[in-house]
Amino acid sequence: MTSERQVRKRDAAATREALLQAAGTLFAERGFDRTTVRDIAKLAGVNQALLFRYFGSKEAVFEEVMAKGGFEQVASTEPERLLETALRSMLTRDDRNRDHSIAAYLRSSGSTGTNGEIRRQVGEEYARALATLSDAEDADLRADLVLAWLLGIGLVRDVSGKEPLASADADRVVELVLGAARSLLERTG
Amino acid sequence: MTSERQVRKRDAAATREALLQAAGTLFAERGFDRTTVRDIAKLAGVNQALLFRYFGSKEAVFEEVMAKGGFEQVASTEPERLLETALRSMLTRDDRNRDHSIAAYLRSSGSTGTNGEIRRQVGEEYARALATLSDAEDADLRADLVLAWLLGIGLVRDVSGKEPLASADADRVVELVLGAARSLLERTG
DNA sequence: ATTATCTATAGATCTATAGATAATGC
DNA sequence: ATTATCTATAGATCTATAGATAATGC
Repeated sequence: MTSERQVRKRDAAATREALLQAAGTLFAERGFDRTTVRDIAKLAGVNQALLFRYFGSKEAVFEEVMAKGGFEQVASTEPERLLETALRSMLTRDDRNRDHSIAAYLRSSGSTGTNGEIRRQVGEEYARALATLSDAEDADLRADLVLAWLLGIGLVRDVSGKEPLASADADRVVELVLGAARSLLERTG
Repeated sequence: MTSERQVRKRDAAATREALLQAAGTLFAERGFDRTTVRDIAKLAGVNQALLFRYFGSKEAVFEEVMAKGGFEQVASTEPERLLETALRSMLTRDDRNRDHSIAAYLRSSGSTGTNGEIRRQVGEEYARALATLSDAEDADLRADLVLAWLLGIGLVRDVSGKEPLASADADRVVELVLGAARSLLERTG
C-alpha cells in the first residue's frame, strides 16, 4: 500500500480520497478519539499535514466519512430492504468495499460536539426510512426502536465481540431479527 | 460538593469511594477517553495523585466502576424482571443513585484492551440471566439479541439523543420492547 | 508560476510518579 | 510514627500551523 504511493503522481483529489478511505477504516476500528491524524496519514501513505490542508481538522474528516457512508446506504436502498441490507452488511465481514460508517458510529460514541450532530443526522435518515414501514400511530418511535436494535447488534457483535452473537450465522440472525422487527412495526395498538 | 470536602476528615476509604463515584458519573457522561483523571479528582474534591495511589491507573478505575455497577444489578434482580428493570433504569433519569455502568459502557465503545475485557464480562452476566428465559435451542443467541436491543436503546436514546425515542414515555417503550422481546425469547424454531 | 507535498515545531494536553507536607493515632 | 494528601514535574503524546521544497502545466 505504501509502495503504490511511490509511483502515484501528484494528485490532490486522489490524496484526499486516500485520506478519507484510511480514516474510515481507522475510525471504524478504534473510534474517533483513539485514531490519530498521523495514523490516518500513514495508512493513506501521505504526509499528515495534507489532512489539514484538505479537510481543515480531524473532526471534519470524521464528518465526511460518516456522511458519505451513512447517507449513501439509506439513499440507495428501498425501505423494505433497508433493515435486512443494513443488518447483513453489519453481519458480514468483507473488508473490501465495506461501509465503515456504522462501525465508526459505534466506536465513537464517546465523542460529543460536532461529532454528535452528524451521527444524529445519519440516524435520522435510517429511522425516517424505517418509519415508512409502519402504519401505527407511533411509527416513528417504533422505527427508532428498530434502529436501536440494529445498532445494538453491531455493538455487541463487533465492539464487544460477545459470543454466540459475534460468530452467529448471518441468516439465522436475520431471520430472528426480521421476524421480531416486522411484528413490532406492523402490529397495531 | 466541594464544600463538604473541607469538613471531611482524612479518610482513605471515603476518598476512594468519592473517586469511584465521580469516575462513574464522568465515564457515563463522556466515556473513558474524554474523561481525564484530573476531572475525576476535581469532581470528587480530592487531589489527582490520590487516584493513582488508590487505584493504580485510570483503566483500573474504569474496571471497578463497570464491575461494581454491572454485576450488582444482575445479581440483585431475578431474570424475569431483569429486562424490564434494566430498561427502566435506562429510560429513567434520576441522577441520584443511578447505575452508570451501562452509559459508561456505551460511551466507551472505542476503548479496547483491558476495557474491552471487563465490558465483555458484564455483557456475559446479563446475557446468561436473559438466556434462562428461553427454552429454545439457541437461547443464548436470542439472549444476545435482547441484550443488543437493550444496549442499542441506550445508545440511540442517551448517546445520540435521537427523537422521538429520547423523550418517549418509559411505559410505552417498555410495553413495545417487552412484547417483542418476549415473543423472540419464547417462540420456538 | 502554481500548488501538491514535506519539514519542523509550537502549544496544549494527559497519565503517572517521586518526594514533600501535614493530619491522625499510639 | 504512620499514612493520607498535596506539589511539582517528567515524559509522552496529539492537533494544528508556518514556511520550505519540489513536481507539474503553461
